[in-house]
Amino acid sequence: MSKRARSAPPTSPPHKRTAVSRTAPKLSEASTVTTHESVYRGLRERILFGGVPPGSAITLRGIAESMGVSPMPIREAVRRLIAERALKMQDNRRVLVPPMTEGRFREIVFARLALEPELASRAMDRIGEAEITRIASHDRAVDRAMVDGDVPGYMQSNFRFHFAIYEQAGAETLLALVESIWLQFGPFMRMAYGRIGTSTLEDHHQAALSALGRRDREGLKAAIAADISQGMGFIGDAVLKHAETA
Amino acid sequence: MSKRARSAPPTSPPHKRTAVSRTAPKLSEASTVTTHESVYRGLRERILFGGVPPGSAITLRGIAESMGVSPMPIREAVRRLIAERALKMQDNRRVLVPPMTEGRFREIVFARLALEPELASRAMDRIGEAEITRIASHDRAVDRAMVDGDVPGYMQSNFRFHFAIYEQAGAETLLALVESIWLQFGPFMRMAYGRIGTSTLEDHHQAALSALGRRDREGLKAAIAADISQGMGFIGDAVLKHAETA
DNA sequence: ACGAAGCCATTGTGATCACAATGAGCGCGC
DNA sequence: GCGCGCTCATTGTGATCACAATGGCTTCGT
Repeated sequence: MSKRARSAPPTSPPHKRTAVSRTAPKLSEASTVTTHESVYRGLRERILFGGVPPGSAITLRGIAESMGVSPMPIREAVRRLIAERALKMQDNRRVLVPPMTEGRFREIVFARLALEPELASRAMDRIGEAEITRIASHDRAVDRAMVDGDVPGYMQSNFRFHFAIYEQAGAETLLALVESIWLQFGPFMRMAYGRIGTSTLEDHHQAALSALGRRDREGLKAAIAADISQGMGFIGDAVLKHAETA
Repeated sequence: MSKRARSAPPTSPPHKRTAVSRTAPKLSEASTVTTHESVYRGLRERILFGGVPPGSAITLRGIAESMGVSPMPIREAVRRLIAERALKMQDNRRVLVPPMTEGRFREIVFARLALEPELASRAMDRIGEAEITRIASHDRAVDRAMVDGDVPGYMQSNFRFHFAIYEQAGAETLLALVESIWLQFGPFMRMAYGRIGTSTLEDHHQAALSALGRRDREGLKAAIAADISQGMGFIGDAVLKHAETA
């Protein structure tokens, strides 16, 4: 008997064990899909690919209801995204996608330039031809989305292109830092492309791929750096110069 | 009237509202001490200053009991530390301080060298004489702990010295990246000093302070970089070369 | 005596409830 | 008619319970 006299809940099963969580026994091999992890991944992609505009607020119960789970796993997923600076909790206890400022944007550009060329350089030492081919296909997807004006598709393919390279570096710690950075400018990036469109975009992906193919380390690092500088310069000009950040 | 017939819990107050949390109305100015935040800060300091050795495991209920709260706020604090890579959850669902590997250590050194000199450089543009004096006092505390062989005290003062500088940069995003990095090598650093002691240590704090005072940007960046290279080299040699990482 | 199988304590996960605080909506008073 | 105050819905926070899974320990069988 527990310390609390419980009055035997007459109707309604108290716990439902939640549809999706413990059902799959062992489908493929590594399915550790705790509910909060799948929630995390869903929110993360929405943020990363521009699904949520900067400044927009989210509520635990709101997401919980829209996903059909209790607020509990949402809490943990949101807490994690806050720790990764993808979300921000203000003093009101309101959770929102943090608005961008010019200073923060410059910090992000610096960090990208400091870390991503190194990641690419390390990837070059371990990458195989098969991977390069796969990365080239990501680049073609980028081009396709660009001419179609498909902004979410462009952002997704662009992310895949970069991280397909970076993941080859086998540098989990640096990769985590860079992922956190991308999470922070994702919503802002979407905002810029939403205003300007993708038609005027150009990138340095081809130069990076070709340098990767001929194992030209300095060329690769320069191409990545140029891609960052040019892309981020474009985004910064598009948004920061013309209007407020919210 | 809520939607659920509530049976008026007869005895024993079901919730205690936890001692410390909502009591302080507005002591100083910014007291947003949710329980999980104070738990987070406590754990964070323990990790940062070498209170927990690499590889040691922690349990939610264990910490909860030792802190006199329910496992709930612990869960959020731990989740946050996991997101910051200070803790790691392995597939067993066991939470532990991640062990160091040589590769990860090299990533950390690279990231520190890439980010911290920049932070110091930015700090130089905004720092005042009063702050420099305060930072110099941190350095004296470092020296004191060093001759006393007080390893936790050394680590704490060393942290304070570096971050007192970095905080002046007004670069929250970069600062957060660097904090995450320090959280990752804190336990490992402690391990090295525990083996070797602090008596043979030397740092480049004086050079950094003097460069800061005469606004010598390149000298400051070089001093910070030298401090990192030398200190981390020492730590790496002390541990990685002589024994396994656990 | 050694091995394996089963039992049980412990751990993280999720749901539900209770509560304080923020904030918006409404009504009353001047 | 306009402004101020109150009320209540909504939000995040914390506690407690229920549950599945991992792991260690005991115990039975050979």
